[in-house]
Amino acid sequence: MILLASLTKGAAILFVGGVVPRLTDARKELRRTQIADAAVRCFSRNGLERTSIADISAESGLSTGSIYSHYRNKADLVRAAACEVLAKRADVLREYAALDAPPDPDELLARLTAAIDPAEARVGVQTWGEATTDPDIRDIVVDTTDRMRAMLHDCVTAWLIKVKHHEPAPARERAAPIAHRVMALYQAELLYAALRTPTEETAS
Amino acid sequence: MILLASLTKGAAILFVGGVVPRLTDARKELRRTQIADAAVRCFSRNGLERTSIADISAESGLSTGSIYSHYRNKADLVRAAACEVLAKRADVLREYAALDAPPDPDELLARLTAAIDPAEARVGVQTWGEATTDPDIRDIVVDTTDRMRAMLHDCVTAWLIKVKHHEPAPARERAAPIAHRVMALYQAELLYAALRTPTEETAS
DNA sequence: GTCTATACGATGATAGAC
DNA sequence: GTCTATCATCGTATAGAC
Repeated sequence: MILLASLTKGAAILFVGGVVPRLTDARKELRRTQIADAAVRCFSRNGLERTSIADISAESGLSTGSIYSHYRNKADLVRAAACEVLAKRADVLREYAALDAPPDPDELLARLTAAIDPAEARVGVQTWGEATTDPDIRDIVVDTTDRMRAMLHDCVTAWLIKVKHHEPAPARERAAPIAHRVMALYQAELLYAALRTPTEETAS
Repeated sequence: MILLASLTKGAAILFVGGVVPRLTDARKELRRTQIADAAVRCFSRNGLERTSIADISAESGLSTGSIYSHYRNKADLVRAAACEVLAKRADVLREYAALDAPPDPDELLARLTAAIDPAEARVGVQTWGEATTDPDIRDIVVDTTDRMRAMLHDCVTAWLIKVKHHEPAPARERAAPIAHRVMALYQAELLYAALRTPTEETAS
């Protein structure tokens, strides 16, 4: 780790004025996710707006100045956190979509529901609320939702073809409304998970 | 209207030190809803937290001092607004539940979806987000959701009995999962409506 | 890059006249 | 009950040392 860090610095010096200093970028990205992760934990406890930069500073162990050297402003950080949470949920789905023995829709929904992390569900729902007024967040949410629905579509289509022995063309067509419903039911489960779970008290 | 107002004041004077001055209470409640309505419009545009008391003051035409004489603080006002919006959505449902020709679940969902007001949907979704961290709001959301699900349960039960000619006892049992699904799909539609609709730009 | 200290603005809430 | 004017607090963002 320490060796890697020193190598990184060396590489950065070597590449000054040259092409992309990859390793330095990778480390910078690592810091960014470290901050974003801390932000997500704060958001999960106190919500998007009730979390101050000072809170994230305390949670991440970094100073406010350091945070602002990685993110332009708070909105930028909120966007990054929203991306992270939503993308993580999409990844869970991608896993099932690539399965060679596709589960039926009910089973698919059950697995997705079982994989919900309450803390991330809270931030996800907070993101929905923010999306109603912030165009940037809105785009992130809509895009992620569309991508997830598309993956569900692929998953259901594969199930129709491989298990129910439909022809590919009609299978894709019939899969669309089913994917829409599974997505809707999943979102509802996400909401329930976010509300059901006891939100641990903040130390304010 | 003016006559009613003067009558109200007279009644209040007559009942000073006596029993409940009903009409005065009614007028006070009217002011409260007037403020709450203005708050809902502001929330719909700018969100729960980005709306200042000054915004609500401008929207309602009342001063900040006047607002604080009707609501203890902003959190109290947010609670009132949340109650109002959620209750209004429940009322739409109650209407269909009382119908003597109960619609089938798909039709029920379609009607509920068609009755969605985008502005209120936005505040509703914002309420969900707030509910993830604010226990008071959480209770309001959960209670309202439970009541709505119960009404859906009644509605579906009535449909099973009157249209599908089930016996009452098994009908109630079979209606439960159906009501759960309709509720979930409705909430998803509410989310879509809140995100789909272009949020008009604020005048900040 | 990271820290401490701070400036500046915004906002929730109150005081006191009418 | 309603207004205007004001206070005090909090939080974002920056400056400058190391």
